[in-house]
Amino acid sequence: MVRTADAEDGLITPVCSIFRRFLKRQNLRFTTERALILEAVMSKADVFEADDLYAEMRGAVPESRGAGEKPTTVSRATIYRTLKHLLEAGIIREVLIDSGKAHYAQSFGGRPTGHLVCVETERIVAFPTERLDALMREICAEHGFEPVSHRLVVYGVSPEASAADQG
Amino acid sequence: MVRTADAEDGLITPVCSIFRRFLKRQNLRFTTERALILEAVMSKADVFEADDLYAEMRGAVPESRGAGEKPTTVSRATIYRTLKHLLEAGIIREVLIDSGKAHYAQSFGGRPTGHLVCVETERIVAFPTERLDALMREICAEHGFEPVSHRLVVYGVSPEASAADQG
DNA sequence: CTTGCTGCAAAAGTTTTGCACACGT
DNA sequence: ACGTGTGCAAAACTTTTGCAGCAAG
Repeated sequence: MVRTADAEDGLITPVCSIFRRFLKRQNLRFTTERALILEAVMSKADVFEADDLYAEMRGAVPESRGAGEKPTTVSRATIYRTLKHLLEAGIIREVLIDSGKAHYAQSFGGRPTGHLVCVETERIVAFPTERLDALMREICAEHGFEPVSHRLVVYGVSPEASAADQG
Repeated sequence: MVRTADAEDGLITPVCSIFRRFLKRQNLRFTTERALILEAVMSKADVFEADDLYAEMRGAVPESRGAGEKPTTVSRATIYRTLKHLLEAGIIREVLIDSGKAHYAQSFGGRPTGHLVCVETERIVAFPTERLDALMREICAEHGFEPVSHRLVVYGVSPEASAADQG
């Protein structure tokens, strides 16, 4: 949709500066590993988990690294540590798909998002949840709470799965 | 609270028969341990986790067990195994509060329920979500999904916490 | 240079599983 | 009796942490 940006990196460059600013503000450093993780995160269209990033980075040298000689192997520890920062920076958010494992997704400009999960294929589709705002406020008001945020996961059967069930 | 056995148990007895029927249907057995776990589950007003049940059953002999000589110590393994059956039987449901640990709540007659979580005190309030049904269907329709269920967690600041912040 | 960062490996926390024995039905 | 269930302890998994060396600013 949006063209321009700084270069053809599209999404990556702006988010990258956001992260850099965030890190600087906290006296943290923008390291090679953090850059790689951010890149891997931005390459994920949908929901991902820590181990997806780990797998993605094993061996595969991302093109944007130009003359990539860096080993491109980031330890799990660093991934977990960086995910925390990305959460704090508001670049990603946690999506509660199931307990036992953390799931994350890019937070598109902080727009509230829900996720539609196919119970058969496990395909996940994100959708905006602004239309729930009034209801959220209503629910909070009924209990005297002040709304902060919400997480919505809708389970259903995707069209592909329905089709497969038929044939 | 709880009186004797079959009669005035209020909540427990009906759920108990539901569970027994469920087990029988699957050729599974209604054991002392499963009865104890069900009792512990029904005693929880709100959201609980596996370890809550374990803690609750250590030593405390539930009154309803009459002449309780049974050790009333149920292993964690059995708790986890039984929770699976209770889920399948529809007696409890998983509540996605955070990843890394499973949270459960009684499912009141299968009525869809959301949870309001105070981000400061961690108090959790359940609320019915029927009023979201139309919206859920709408969202599913937009993506060609067939709705199955949903999970909603709303985060907010409880009245107590707000009050504490003031004073 | 100073301070924070990384990788490794060990630890921690939750949930699962193999096995020998015990118990509902 | 038969087939399940249970407890124990070990295993499996995800995530966290201590530490020695490394690197960003």
